[in-house]
Amino acid sequence: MELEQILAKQFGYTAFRPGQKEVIEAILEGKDVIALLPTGMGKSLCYQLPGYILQKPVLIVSPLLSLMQDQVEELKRFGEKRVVALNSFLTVSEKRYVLHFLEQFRFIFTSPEMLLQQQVQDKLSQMQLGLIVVDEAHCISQWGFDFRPDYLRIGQWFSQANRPPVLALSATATNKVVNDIRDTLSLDSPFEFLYNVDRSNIHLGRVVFEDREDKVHWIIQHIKETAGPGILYMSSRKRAEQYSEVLIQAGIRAAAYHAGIGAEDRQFIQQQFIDGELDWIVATNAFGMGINKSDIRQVIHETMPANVENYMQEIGRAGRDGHPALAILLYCDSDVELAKFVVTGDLPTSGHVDRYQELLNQQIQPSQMLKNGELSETAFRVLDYWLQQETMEQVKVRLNHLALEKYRAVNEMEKISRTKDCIRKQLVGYFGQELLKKPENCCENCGINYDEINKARLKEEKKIEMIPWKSRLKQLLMGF
DNA sequence: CGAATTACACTTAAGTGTAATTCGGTGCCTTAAT
Repeated sequence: MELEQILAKQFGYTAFRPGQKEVIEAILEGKDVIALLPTGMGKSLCYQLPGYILQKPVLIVSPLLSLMQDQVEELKRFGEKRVVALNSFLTVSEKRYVLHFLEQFRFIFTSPEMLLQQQVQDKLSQMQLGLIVVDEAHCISQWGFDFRPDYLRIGQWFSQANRPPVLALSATATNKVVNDIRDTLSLDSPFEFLYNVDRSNIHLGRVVFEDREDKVHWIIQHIKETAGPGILYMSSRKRAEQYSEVLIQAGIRAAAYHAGIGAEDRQFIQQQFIDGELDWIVATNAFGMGINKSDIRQVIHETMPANVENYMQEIGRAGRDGHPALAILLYCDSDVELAKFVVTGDLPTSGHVDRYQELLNQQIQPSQMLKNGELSETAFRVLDYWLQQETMEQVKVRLNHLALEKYRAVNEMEKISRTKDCIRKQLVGYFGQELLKKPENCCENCGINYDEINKARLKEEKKIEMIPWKSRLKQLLMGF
């Protein structure tokens, strides 16, 4: 059967989107593939469709439990029953059952941590997989080195002989990220598909402040006068809470979102935002991955993100529907030092390496450091990982290098934040691409007619307000 | 690391100067004790 026929029969689409066919063909030829496609451009089809051609299971490594759940549900909506999320949501007996019948599933979603468990490894070693997918593969680069070391360990598992082709999917396309993916997963001269990173319908605004506190008034004023839905990114949980409170006081339908909020509430807030019952999410960088909402009109950064990759991912959540959207970066000089601290604050230090060794010499479990509160759990896991790979001296150099690398990334973001040149050109350039055409209302430095954009967006907002029949129906039923 | 806030010491008692304290992101998984 032709690929197009399967596309129509299984998924009900009439044509491929850019990149999908090339990527799928390469997979079917048995090649490793790195596909960098913008979010919302049908990345998941790149492994879903091969799942119906390859006669063996497809294993998808995913960074978030919520993402796995979403994708399982999506496949079920397409009528697929042989799909499972192998993760900590399963009870012990469910997990035993799933593992026992693992080869029966067509799509198996799992986390790096779960994938590396001995029982899972044992089972997989007896199976023949058709394809391994690493979804949101930039997590290898973004999280592997200093946050979730199991993202690096999966590479060691991949390096074994007799593995099926690997498909790495991401929307973040710097050379460093691509190199980290290729090296860590030991990909064999992969086929690389890179999509244009520029998003011409997102206007890149910037406002410079002398003092961080001056931003408060600007934000309240701006959000009152312009249309959502929008995301306001903050640099800390506490400030996210404070700002959401202030916006609510000002009559805005807003909610805070960060990792300190329980999973259930987070799910609820996210759903309310998607359903249009909330206009603004005031969030840390915990918010966004896997969010499927096409009509986000604004993304505001109260503080500069810690690197350009994050900035790009975060603003990229706006305007997926192709209509005009606004990204505004609020910058002040003190943001730079704050970002530097935040991104290196939880890294282990050479002092911790010495202490680890000292405890070992005294025949004490190094994990004692956790109980004393000398080190966070994350930092300990990272330290433990590297000491398994390298000597003490190498680890010290490594940690030092990691911190410098993070500082460098902050400086790159600072450079783009402060540039007097075209912001879009700088941004696209950072991803190793050239800006072919400047859109109208390109960026702060090229000139943005805010009034025009806001008027257009407010008009659109009014149009939309006629539509939500669900809430109107609810009102009618409740008798108003 | 650094800024902002609070605590405290000092001395013709209410303000000044300095020291101490506090705060800062991202997620898997597990398991013991409620």
